[in-house]
Amino acid sequence: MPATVHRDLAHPDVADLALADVLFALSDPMRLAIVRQLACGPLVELPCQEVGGPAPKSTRSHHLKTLREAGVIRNVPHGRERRVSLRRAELDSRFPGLLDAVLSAAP
Amino acid sequence: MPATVHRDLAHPDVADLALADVLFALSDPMRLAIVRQLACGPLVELPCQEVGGPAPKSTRSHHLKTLREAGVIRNVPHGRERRVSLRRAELDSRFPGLLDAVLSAAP
DNA sequence: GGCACAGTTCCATGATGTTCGAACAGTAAT
DNA sequence: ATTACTGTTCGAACATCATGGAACTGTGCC
Repeated sequence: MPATVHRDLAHPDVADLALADVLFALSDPMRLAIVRQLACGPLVELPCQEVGGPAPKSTRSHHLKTLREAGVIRNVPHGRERRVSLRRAELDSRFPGLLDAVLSAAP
Repeated sequence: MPATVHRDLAHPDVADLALADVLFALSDPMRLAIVRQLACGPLVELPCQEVGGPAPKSTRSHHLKTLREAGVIRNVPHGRERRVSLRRAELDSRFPGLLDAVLSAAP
C-alpha cells in the first residue's frame, strides 16, 4: 500500500468497535490530549498539524492512526490537508457515558 | 525483594490515580473480564484463583498486579489466600461514571 | 516440625508499541 | 511543470508488555 495522503483511510463501523481497543487508544497521554482537544466544543475539526502538541509528524500520525482504528476519531481529506474530529455521537451510542467520563476526569 | 505472598502489597492512594493508567489496565480482555467478575454484585471478594479464568497463576498474578497498581482493585491477605475486590467507591469518586460506562458496555 | 496450598517474584522469550527520520504521494499554488 | 505544503507509510532502534515455568515464602493443617 503506497503512502497516499489522500486515500480514504479505513474507519471501523460503530458496531465493530471493541471496548478494549478504545480504552487502549485512550490510555496514552498524548492521545488523551488529542481527544480532549477535539472535545473542546461541538464539531471541532482540526488539521493533523494542530493536534497533539509539538512532536514529529510521523509520531503524531501514528497516534492518530491508533485513535482512528479504535474508532475514536475521524480523519478525512480536506483540500491539501486532513481534518481530524471526534466520533462523539457514534462513540456515545456504542459506549454510553464512556467519553463523558473520560473527558470530565480531572487532569 | 523476596517473594513474600502475604506482605501488604502497595495500593496507590485515590488522589494519585492516573486516568491513563486506569484506562490501560482496563484495555486488556483478561483484565476486563476480571473487573467484570468483581463487579457482579456489591462487596465481591474472591481469591486470586477464582478470577480471570484458566491461566497460569503467574500470568494471573501479573494482570492482578497491573490492575492493583492502577488502583482498580484491592488485594489483601486473608488466611492462607488473598482476596481480590474492586475499589469501586474510590474509583467512582476519582473518575465518576467511568467504571459504570465500562461495565455497562456491551461485550 | 513437616507438608500441602495460595500466590508473588524472578527470569527468559516472544509479541507488541513507541519514536522518529526518510521517502513518498496528493493538493494547490506560482 | 515545478515547487511548497500536508500528512501517510516505511524501516529500524528501542522500550514495554504478555506469557508461563521455576523458585520461593507465608499460612494453615496434620
